[in-house]
Amino acid sequence: MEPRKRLNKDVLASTALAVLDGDGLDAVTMRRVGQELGVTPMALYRHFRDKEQILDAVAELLLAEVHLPQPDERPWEEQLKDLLLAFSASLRPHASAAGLVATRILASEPGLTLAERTLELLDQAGFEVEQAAEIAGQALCSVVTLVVTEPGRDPQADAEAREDAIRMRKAELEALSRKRYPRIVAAAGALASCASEDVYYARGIELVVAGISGAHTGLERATT
Amino acid sequence: MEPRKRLNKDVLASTALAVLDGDGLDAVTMRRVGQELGVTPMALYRHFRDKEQILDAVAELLLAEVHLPQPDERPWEEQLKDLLLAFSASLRPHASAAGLVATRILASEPGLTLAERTLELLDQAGFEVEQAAEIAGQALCSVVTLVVTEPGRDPQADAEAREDAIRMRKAELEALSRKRYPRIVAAAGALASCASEDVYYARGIELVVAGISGAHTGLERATT
DNA sequence: ACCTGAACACCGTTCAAGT
DNA sequence: ACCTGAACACCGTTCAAGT
Repeated sequence: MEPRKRLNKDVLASTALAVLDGDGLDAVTMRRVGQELGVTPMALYRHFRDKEQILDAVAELLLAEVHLPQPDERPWEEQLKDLLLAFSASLRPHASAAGLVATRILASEPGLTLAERTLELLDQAGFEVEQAAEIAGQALCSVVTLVVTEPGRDPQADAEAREDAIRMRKAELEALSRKRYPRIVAAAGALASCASEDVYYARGIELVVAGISGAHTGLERATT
Repeated sequence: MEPRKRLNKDVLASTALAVLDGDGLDAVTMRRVGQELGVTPMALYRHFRDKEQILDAVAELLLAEVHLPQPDERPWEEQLKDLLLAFSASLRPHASAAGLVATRILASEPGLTLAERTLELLDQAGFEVEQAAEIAGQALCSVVTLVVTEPGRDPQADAEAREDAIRMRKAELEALSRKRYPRIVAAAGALASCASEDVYYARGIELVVAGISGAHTGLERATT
């Protein structure tokens, strides 16, 4: 509905991201994005070959928002934890868009920079390139997955509707057969939402780094 | 195009899965699924409230295909590794559909059974329910992510087209600035495809279980 | 009970045309 | 160079109707 902005890739991508945040992925249509800018849908084709390219640009936007921590002298585990935390911090406000990133990290400059920095830390740790590549991909994608599957997440709902949905979800799980699903019933609360989102991400990333640390220990055992 | 099958949920879901495997998620439309069964699109609405429910049923189908290993006396780490491997084995032939599962594990009987079994192993390991719930979710979703982001994966391409795409992808990464992305250039091969898919999944799952093992060690230190 | 046909309000994208 | 309008071949879904 904005009247006179000169169109360019960044404005279009930000507009698409705003629609995504507000109304979800299905709401992102050429017509809707054009409308938000007070422009015909066809105007978008001057800047993007097709809709896929707009989603690519949205993913790039998220990756560009990652505030990469400066390298320092702490152990690589600590630095990697901070890197993954910074990545999660950029994705968390855009849960509906986060999934776009998983398959697009190597497709833009900021994503490549993020991946390069991750590989650098794994290289410092002593991993050889092939294994470092696999681990870096898995670690970064794990962060995306944490955001996309955050329990109780409901990106389009306001706080009240979200709480209702969580309560209902929890009640459904508690109503399951205690015989067949004793542990799911017992864990219903934790499965329906997380007590603290910050703790959820901290523990999730801790787990990823601990896994890499474990592979690293195996590696030292193998080479010494 | 099949002429006379009595419609039911399973037939519809299998048909949708076949379309997904063959032509990807975008090809799964009410019209296409109906057409594959020689039936009007509207016939599907007798069995599913909307398209979302069909995708739910496809996810359930994949989860039902998981061949859960029998509990035995080996350490929980080994049993968990086998469980996650079995899960990945069911998802791998359906890469285009795998992503549907991530947010739907707790939404069907076979998914609940998979989650319950995972929680059982984590309980054996000594985790308390809340942490077990978080870890189980993350571990199962990590397997989905491994499938969805498998390097070089291109579900709609035949073997030849796939190799071409990988070669091209690798060349693109190698053409990047060696100054700015030295490690990405060095790892181009591993980033564009995996040398062995079996090794990729084995190592990926190893990493997940090693992380859980690490959290477990911390836990023992805390309680003893 | 189960399926159909016509219709509605949408999509992405092409193409020729405007300024 | 940048945007528009009309058109095409699709969508999901509703509703009244058929058997």
